[in-house]
Amino acid sequence: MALGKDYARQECSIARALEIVGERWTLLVMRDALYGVRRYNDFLVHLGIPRAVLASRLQTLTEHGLLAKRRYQQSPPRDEYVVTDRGAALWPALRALGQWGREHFDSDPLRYFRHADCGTELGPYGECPACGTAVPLPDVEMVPGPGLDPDPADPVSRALLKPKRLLQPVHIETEPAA
Amino acid sequence: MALGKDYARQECSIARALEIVGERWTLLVMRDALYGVRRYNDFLVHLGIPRAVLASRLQTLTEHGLLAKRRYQQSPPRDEYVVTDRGAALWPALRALGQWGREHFDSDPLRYFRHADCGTELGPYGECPACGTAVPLPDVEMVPGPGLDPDPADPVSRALLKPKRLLQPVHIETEPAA
DNA sequence: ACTGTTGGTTCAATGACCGAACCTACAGTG
DNA sequence: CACTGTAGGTTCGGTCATTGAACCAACAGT
Repeated sequence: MALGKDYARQECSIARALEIVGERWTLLVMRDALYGVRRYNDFLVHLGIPRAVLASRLQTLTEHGLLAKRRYQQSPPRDEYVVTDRGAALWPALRALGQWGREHFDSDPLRYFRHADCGTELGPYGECPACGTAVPLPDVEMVPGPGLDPDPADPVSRALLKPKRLLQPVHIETEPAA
Repeated sequence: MALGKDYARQECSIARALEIVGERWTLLVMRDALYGVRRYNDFLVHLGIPRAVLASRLQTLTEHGLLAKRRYQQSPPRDEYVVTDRGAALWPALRALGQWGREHFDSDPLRYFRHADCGTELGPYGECPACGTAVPLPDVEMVPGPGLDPDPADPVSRALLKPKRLLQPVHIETEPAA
């Protein structure tokens, strides 16, 4: 791996975590998975990642138990990748990273995250300021912000323009011929 | 860069963040900097990173404003790298990542983080459960946990065995001849 | 028979990473 | 002065991950 998996000698949980998710693309794959992307092809068009790299990342994420492969149709055999509890536990880290990137490098917010039950925007730690509790992932609603391209090219990005809950599978509309 | 800096087309603050800190070693350099490591040589021996890579990472981190180069002695000219506010703002993300790595892949905790004012161990978001507030970095005390090697080879790891506050420069003891 | 979809594998070229060696500027010692 | 040591790099050849394009396989639909 380009990142090199092994941070030998590092006695540190951060290094341990980076050995799993520190390679190029890996965290973006997990982000997409948390957003509800599940299929090889959807990851592919949304990320613009080389096919071989995607296949490799999905495999190692599955091996380490962040994703699980699940057959969603028998013939032809097709599998989708769903987020496990371990994978979902990565959300606070991803959120914190996104928060940092947005505060320091983006002018306009790209996405908002709200507590679906009460509509309140999540606080800095991903908690609900109104309810005062941690919000479970399926109750986090993601809504597009002003910085987002309103008419993206790929269908996955278009599907993600609609407000939706995390982990809820994205629904790709089949192209209308007209 | 091996990780490749550019996640082109990605409309996402996470991708933006990863363009800055997503390359191999970069987050570990920032972790060390937050722990109080400031000098080229200390990063070098503590991380076991190739010299050229370290020089490159320090430069780009400085360019992006996460670290600042500061002359600490005039002759011979020597610079150290200190964490800026922008760099310090990365702490929640690093902490969340470490938390995840520890919960899912480490048996014994390697380090504890406490609120120095009251001694309470930090909560899952890095807040102080007792005081109910966010803890500023200089008030976070880092103490070694049971999983840590009690007699590491390099002097920086040895210096980090003592409880210390974040951002507080590590003090490297000069080798006693005997 | 032909075309399209999904989920990959294979391959050559590129480029990042690695480790070792080298370099510069200075301080201290004899 | 010559010699040694320290701090902070740069240079270089070899290796390994990433990239993008091409190819493959299984099946569905027409």
